[in-house]
Amino acid sequence: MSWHKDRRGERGYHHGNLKEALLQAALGLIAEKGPAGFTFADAARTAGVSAAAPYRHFRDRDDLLANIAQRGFEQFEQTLAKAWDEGRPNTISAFERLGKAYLAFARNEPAFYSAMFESGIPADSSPELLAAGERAFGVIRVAAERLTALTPPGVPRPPALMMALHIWSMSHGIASLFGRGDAARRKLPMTPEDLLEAGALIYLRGLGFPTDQKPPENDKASVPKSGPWGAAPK
Amino acid sequence: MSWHKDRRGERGYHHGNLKEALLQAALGLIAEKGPAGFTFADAARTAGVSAAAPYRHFRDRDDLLANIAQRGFEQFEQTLAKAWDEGRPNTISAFERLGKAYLAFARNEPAFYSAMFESGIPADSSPELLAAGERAFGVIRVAAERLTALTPPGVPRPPALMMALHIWSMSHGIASLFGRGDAARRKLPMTPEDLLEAGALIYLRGLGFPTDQKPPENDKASVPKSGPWGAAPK
DNA sequence: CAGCTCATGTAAAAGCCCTTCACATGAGCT
DNA sequence: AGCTCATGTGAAGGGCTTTTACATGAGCTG
Repeated sequence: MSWHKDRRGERGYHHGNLKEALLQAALGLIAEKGPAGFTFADAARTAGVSAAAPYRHFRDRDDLLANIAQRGFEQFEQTLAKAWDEGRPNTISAFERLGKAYLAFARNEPAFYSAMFESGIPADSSPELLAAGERAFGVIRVAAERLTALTPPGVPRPPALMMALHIWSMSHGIASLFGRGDAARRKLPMTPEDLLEAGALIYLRGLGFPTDQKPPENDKASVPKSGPWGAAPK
Repeated sequence: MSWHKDRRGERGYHHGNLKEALLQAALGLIAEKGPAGFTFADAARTAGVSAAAPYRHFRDRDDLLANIAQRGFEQFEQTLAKAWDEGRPNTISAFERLGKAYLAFARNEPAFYSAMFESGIPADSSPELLAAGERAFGVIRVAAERLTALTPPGVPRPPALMMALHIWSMSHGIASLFGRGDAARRKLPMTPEDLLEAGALIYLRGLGFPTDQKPPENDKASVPKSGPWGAAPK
């Protein structure tokens, strides 16, 4: 499309930045045809090198995929951390931003998201990948800990880790079942965001949070507003 | 001309039941190597026919996969319906059985589950597939409707459809993130069942269900008193 | 600048898979 | 017995993956 990285004009025998070019090419191809449809050879072709060249930078096709997944988790962590913003201005509203950011990432970066969760590569494929994934989850976990600290007394409350897992599971479930309109995802009579928000509200109420009257429609009670970057288009 | 096949003794030029044999072979291969790792040629080999033979029964590889997914949904529906058992002996306990059955299916039938949700085939790939998927979801939906009818007044309650989607999403999220130990799923300091049960409990409480002590109970499953998260992790 | 070295890229080849096509077989029906 | 058509076969075209031997030239050394 618009990104050509050959700042040096022509490319001779050596590419100069092939590893990066391959990652970008693969990202584009995955977005286009899914993580299963993408081929190593196609990435090489897109980058303008022979089919054997990628092997100088990646052990094999899965290694490339794992690299993309890792980068995805790193970007995911940043996105989530930015949305959480250390719980400002208050825990609840930051929490809802977090949820929206989760879905927004799945929608806006389908290539990363599918490489991360649907490519079939083991989560512990590499120590770096595993660590990146755990750092991303860490953001959710921190949010859960803040929520735990706020849960009213008198209601049995689960460990923060468990809450974090609940949040992750529901977000991931919604994202993977209904999140991406791109492929052939299931139709929904509501937006994924509304679905998640309603679910989160009920869950929080179950933890004893006074969520006031908040039907599944639309919420404005303690939610200031969605942040700058994150107002999902469409 | 002298190949060992089923009980009917020899298998001549014609297999006799190739379509079924291919489905079974594919199921085994998917369980073994994932939906991405399975190959059409391998299924043919396993069934003892040439690589071209499967094309007499399936348009292509994806068609076979879609057939398996469809059967998976049919079996899934039966499993869920059996667990739900029309809400006997009471809605809450039947509901928890439903959740456990969901996870059990994902664990016991990883080949079906991955064909259904992770094979990359569009949900509306065929009308039959779509219908089968919706019938399976229908079981969850019916359960949600029963729950809706029981929700105490005074608490805003979402439409049954939305509740059903919440339940499905969380179950699916847990199943796909942590559900199968077979491949390289993420480790969890608790069982997926406990995780789901705890999440469901909190969700139900958020809907106004009294989940602590309940006077009339015949089955302990209906209302866990100590709470599933009381049990030690690890 | 000459020369050396090694990372990086290439062509070719082996092996496997998908899919199609012309042809073979034989089960079921007349 | 004869016919017919669904079902299976072998071969072939086109891709993809990965390895191997070889080519190139960027960067260091002196």
